[in-house]
Amino acid sequence: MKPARTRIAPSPTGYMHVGTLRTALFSYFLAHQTGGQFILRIEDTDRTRFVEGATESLIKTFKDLGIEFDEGPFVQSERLTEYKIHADRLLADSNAYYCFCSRDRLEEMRKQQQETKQTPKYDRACLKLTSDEIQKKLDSGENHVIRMKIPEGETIVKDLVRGNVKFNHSDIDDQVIVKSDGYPTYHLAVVVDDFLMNITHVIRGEEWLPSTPKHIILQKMFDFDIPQFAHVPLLLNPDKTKLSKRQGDVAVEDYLKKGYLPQALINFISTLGYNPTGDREVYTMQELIDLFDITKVKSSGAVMNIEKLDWMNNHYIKELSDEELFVMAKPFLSMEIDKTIQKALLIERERVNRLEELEEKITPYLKATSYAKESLIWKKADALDAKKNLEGVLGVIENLNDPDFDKIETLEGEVKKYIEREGLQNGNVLWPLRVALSGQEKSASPFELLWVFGREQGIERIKKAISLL
RNA sequence: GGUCCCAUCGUUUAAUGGUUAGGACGCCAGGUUUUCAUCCUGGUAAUCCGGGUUCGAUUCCCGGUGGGAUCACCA
Repeated sequence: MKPARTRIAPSPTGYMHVGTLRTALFSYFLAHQTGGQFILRIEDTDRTRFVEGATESLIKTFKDLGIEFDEGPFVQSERLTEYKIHADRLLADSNAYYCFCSRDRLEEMRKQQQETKQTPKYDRACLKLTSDEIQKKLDSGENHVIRMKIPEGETIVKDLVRGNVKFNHSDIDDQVIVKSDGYPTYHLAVVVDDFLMNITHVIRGEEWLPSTPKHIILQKMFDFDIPQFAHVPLLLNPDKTKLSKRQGDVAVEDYLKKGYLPQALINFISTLGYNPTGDREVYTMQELIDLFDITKVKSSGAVMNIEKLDWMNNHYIKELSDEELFVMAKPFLSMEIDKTIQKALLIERERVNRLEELEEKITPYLKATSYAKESLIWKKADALDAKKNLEGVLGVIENLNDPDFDKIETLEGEVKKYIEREGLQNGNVLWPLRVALSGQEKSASPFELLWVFGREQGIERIKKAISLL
């Protein structure tokens, strides 16, 4: 396969939409699979929506996700001359024309068209202007835009995920390509840039499908090569409407902030509406790249199933190496990660779906929290029994040496040996022991807790429980 | 309203002109376990509707219905 040059071209809104991540991922997979390049382009031609620092935060998020781009960022607002040259060429070839219509007139026209149930479309009033009239208006500095002149005919969009889609030019509006502030609209900028940057594959959200014929018409006017298009389906809310902030997080940064791991996010987001093999859920980045096939992307929208993301994130948290876990967990913890906390993390990783849950899980390990004495008592026993068993097991633990605390199995073995020797029930001993150590009704096993605390603190907590009884 | 896109369990996906329509998440039940989580086993649940083509349609075609996108000097 020929090397593909792909791009991700977000508008700088201050955060990365998960849909943006998905098209970025698909583009990245394709570029890497074919030995091509993945390019970042910032589409900031709408100055009214400019957000300070947005580009930097976008780049940081890509970095946090471990996604590198080969070129860029290219910034459209810094490339205005390119667009002007190309707009002038269109004008010279009569493929575009000046329009001096006021916004009021356009709005009024649109309103009328809607009332008569017509498709809102520019009526080409300014196309009737003579060149003298146009020059006069330009000389007097009248506000104007440039519109592309849609020729007659039809355009077939060859889409990698949807097949051929036909559009009749009579349904297409004479799109504004240069705004009155001199900035190009998306339609001109994207066509010019994709050409200048030798983009071979345009992968974007399906909301762009209706404007793709405009882009193809422009490419033909310029005699540019037409890239391959792939319009991927939208990500949806649980109620199947277009994913929106109102119904959950749409920003990748929000997911990162909650402690979803980059690899989980990448795996989950890229296999929404797409599955490389059909019989697996978990893929490494390398597998996603090697197996990628854009034509396998489904053409229907996909609902974000957060529960599945949670499951997948839990899977990846458990897969982290010890060191990776400590590093990843650090931003989510308010305390220093000392040896005890490290051990606690290794135990509690099993019980969290997101790293942000760690702090709460770890808290009981820090200091002996207060608890009701009743919670020490197993449902099948009484206070006396609990006290007796705690004293017994305390004896066992006091007889152990520090090295015995290195392995959970050793601790479990010793305690279980004691239970068997005394002819006791697991529950009678282990329940009080566990609560004595954790202070909680639900927690990790007493052996794990003993391992985390070590000899001294373990004994201390057990003694405290005994005194409570 | 015009144009366009889409339609398999609740969700996400797989498969095929002939299958008991498969997997995953969730949910339910059982097992392991002192508890929680994990883990293991089992279960629940789907081809939108109507025609056509065909020996046979979930699959191909047409229509309907439903959902979605778009119709800006936003991207």
